[in-house]
Amino acid sequence: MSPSPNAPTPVAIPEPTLKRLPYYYKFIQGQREARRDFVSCTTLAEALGLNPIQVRKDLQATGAVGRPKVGYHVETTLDAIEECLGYHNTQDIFLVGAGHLGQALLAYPGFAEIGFNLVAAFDADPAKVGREVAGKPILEASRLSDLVRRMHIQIAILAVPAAAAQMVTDTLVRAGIRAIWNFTPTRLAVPREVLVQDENLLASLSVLSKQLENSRVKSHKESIHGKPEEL
Amino acid sequence: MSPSPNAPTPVAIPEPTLKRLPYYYKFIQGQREARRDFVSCTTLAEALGLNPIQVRKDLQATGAVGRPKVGYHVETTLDAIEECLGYHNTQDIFLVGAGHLGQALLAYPGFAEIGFNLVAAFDADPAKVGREVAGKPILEASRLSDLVRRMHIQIAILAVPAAAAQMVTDTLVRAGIRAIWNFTPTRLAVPREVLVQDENLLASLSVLSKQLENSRVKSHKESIHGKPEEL
DNA sequence: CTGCTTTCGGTAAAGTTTTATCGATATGGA
DNA sequence: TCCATATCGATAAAACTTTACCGAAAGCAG
Repeated sequence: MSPSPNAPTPVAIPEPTLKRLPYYYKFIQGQREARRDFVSCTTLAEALGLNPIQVRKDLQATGAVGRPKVGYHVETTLDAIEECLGYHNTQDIFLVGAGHLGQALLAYPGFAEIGFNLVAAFDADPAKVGREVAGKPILEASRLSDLVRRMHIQIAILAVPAAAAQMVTDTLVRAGIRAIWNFTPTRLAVPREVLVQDENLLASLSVLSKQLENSRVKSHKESIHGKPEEL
Repeated sequence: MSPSPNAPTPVAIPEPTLKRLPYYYKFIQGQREARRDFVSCTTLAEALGLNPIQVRKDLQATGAVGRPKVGYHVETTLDAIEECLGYHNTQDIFLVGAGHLGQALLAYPGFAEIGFNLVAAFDADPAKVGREVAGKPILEASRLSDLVRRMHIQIAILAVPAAAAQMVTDTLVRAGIRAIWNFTPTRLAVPREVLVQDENLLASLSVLSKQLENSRVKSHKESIHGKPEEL
C-alpha cells in the first residue's frame, strides 16, 4: 500500500467531487439496504439530479471500478468512498465557541458516522463553562491551547463571535492546529500550512437570494421574448 | 434603470465571486469606520488573503468603478455591493425544522443585516410548537403550506431530519416556494424553476479532513525530496 | 513640468471543472 | 450462438474560474 518514492501522486481529488461523494455514499447505502449488489451511474445520476458522466468521473476518482452494462459493486464502492473520505480513521476534534450554533454542532450526532469524535467545546463565558451538551463538556477557553497540544488535536471548529475569530485562530495555530472549520464570517489569517474551510452562512444565503433574483429576471425576459423552456 | 429589450443581460455574476463579496463588504465597512474614503484592491487582497486581480475582477462584477492610483470609493463601492447582493430589498423567509440547528438559525441576528427577515419556524413536534426562540414563534408544521402561500414566502430554510427532507420540500414546492436553503444531507428533487442551495455540513467537514490528509502526504513527500517551501 | 510609481480596466493565457464522444465489454434475449 | 443494448473507461471538447500581462490614468516627488 505504501507508494513507491516516485509513484504518481494519487492526484488530489477536486473539491467539487469531494462534496458530491457523500451524496453517492448515502444513496448507495440505500441500495445496499434494498439488497441490490450493483448500481449504475445512470441510476445514481437520476436519483441525485446530476449528470451521469460526472457521477462516473467522481466514482473513478475514488478508485472504484465499474463493470460495463452492470455498474458499480455496492459494497466495494462504499468501501472506496469511505476510504477516500477517511470515514475509517477516526479523529478527535474540538469546538470553540458554544453559542447557539456551537451547541447545535455539539449536539449533532452525524459527525461520529463519518469518523469524527467531537470531544469537547470551549467558551469564554463562565455561565456556559461546566455545562454539558449532549454529553460533551464545555470547558474554559483558557484550557484550549494546552489541550489542543496535549491531545494532538488537528481539527477545530470555530464558532465564536466574529470579533474574536482571529484571536482564537492565533491561539489555535500556536497550539499546533492543522485545520479550522470556520463558521465565522471572517477571513482568517493563518500560516500556509494550516487549512481553513469557510462556512459563511450569510454569504450562502446571499448567493441564493441573488440567484433567485437572476432567475426572476431571466424568466421574465424569456416570457417577453417567448423563449420556450427546454426539457 | 429598466434595461432595453435587448440590452446585454447583466451577465450573471459567478458564484465564487458572490461568495467573496460579503468579505469585501465587511472589510470596506471597516475602512469607512476608520474614516477612509478609498480602498485599493491591493489593500483588500492583502487583508483577506486573496489575489488582488481577483478582487478587482470581483468588484468590477458589482459595477463598482475604481480610480487608478487611488482605488475604489468606499461609499460607492459599499452601495454597489449592497445593490448587487440585494441587501436593500428585505425579504421574509421561513425556517422549517426547529431542532438544534434550526433554533440556532432562528436566534442568529445576522440575517436582518443583509435584508432577510426570518419571521417564523415550523416544526412537527408538539412539544416545540407554541414556544418562541429569539422572539420568533415556532408554529405547527401543518400551517406551513398555507402561510407560505398567503405571505408569498419565496425562500425557506430546510433544517429537518434527512428522512423528512423530501416530503417537506414537496410541500414547500406545492405552496409556491422559489428557493430552498438546504441544511439536510439530501439532494432534493425539485422542479427546475426552484433553486436549492445545499449546505451539507458533513460534506464540508469531509473535504477539510481529506485536504488535511493530502497536505500531510504532500509535505511528507516534500520533506523526503527536499523540496523547499515557496514564499 | 517631468518622470516615477501605483492602480485601474481590458484582454489574454492558464488552470479547473463539466460535458461530450467513442470504442470496448458484458448481459439478456432472439 | 449471435445481436442489440446498456454501461464503462478513456480521451477530447467546452465552459467556467483564476491568474497574468499591458497600456492608460492619476497622484507624488523632484
